[in-house]
Amino acid sequence: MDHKRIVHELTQGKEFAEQLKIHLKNPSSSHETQEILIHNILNSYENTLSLLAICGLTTHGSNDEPHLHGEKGITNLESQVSLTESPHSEDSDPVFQDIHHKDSGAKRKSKDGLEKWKKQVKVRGDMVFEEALDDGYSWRKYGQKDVLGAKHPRGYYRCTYRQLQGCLATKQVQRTNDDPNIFNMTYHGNHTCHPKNDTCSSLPSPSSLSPPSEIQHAPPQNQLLESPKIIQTFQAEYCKSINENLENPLLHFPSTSNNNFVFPMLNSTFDGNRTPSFISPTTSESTHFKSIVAVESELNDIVSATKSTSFYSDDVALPFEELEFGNTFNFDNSIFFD
DNA sequence: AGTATTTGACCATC
DNA sequence: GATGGTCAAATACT
Repeated sequence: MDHKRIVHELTQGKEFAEQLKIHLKNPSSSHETQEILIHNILNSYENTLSLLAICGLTTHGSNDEPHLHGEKGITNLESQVSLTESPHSEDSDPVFQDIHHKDSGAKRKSKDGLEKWKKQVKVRGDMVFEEALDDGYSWRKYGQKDVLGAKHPRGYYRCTYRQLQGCLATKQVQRTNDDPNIFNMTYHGNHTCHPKNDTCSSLPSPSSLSPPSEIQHAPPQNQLLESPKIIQTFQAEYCKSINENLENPLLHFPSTSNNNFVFPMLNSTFDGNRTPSFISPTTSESTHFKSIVAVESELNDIVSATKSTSFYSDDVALPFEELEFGNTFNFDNSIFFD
């Protein structure tokens, strides 16, 4: 029984409720802000119930696996990443199921046998650009190409450990035409790599933020169930931070010194046109810029069932909502470092 | 010097 | 032939 976590979840839920109360009184408050707060409140409930389920106090959830929603817990970035995962990859991931009300179709694979899915990422604010597109894995860019109908070139990335470990995971990053802060990420194949100096070897395999469901280590379907996704996610981030010897782990992973990770948030409504001037469409996707990150949302019906050679349509019109957050985002990561 | 990125060329598919 | 994806040499970065 982990009272600490439960109290933490309830406390966060209360804080979100209080924020929602304030927003409801504010006529200028956006609908999206209110929705995300509601979403976070519900997540707090869900997480609490999941924790209680672990203790056998409830039978929360449709399966026995506790699934922390962790949206707030991970950072808003990860939260929205979750929201952007494509539905078909959610089958084995209960976290995404109730978020998307996803279809219950079987996993789809491309003709080469590798799974493929998309998500949409929005970058904004005051955070390192990489953070927005960071999915917990180490990628190496191997190509860039102008794509027909796209204003911006498409970047091609493969797993850094492709040669060393034969990991075949790749991803494509495509800046959208409408909003240069929005990126369409297309993942192809799951990670099978085990990063060097994996200091988390004692932990369950680091799962990814990117492959939303069956993450990287085979057999994916089984391993996914080994630990709550949020914990897996943090393990992946934690390992990555250590492995990369990040100079400023605060940017990448919550500090362990005070167990509080303060995630700065925009004070004002995001201006979609506020693209940092030093971002060039032709520069590498790994170019840094100061921004806050929010990864947004929904990937619905990105599967093109009519194409036999590809499960996804490249021209996916996704509903996208602007999101706002509070001025600060406090994350207590102590639950992950007990 | 080792590693990562850039970019033109090449190849496969439609 | 057009297009998308990958290769690999050149270049940049640390």
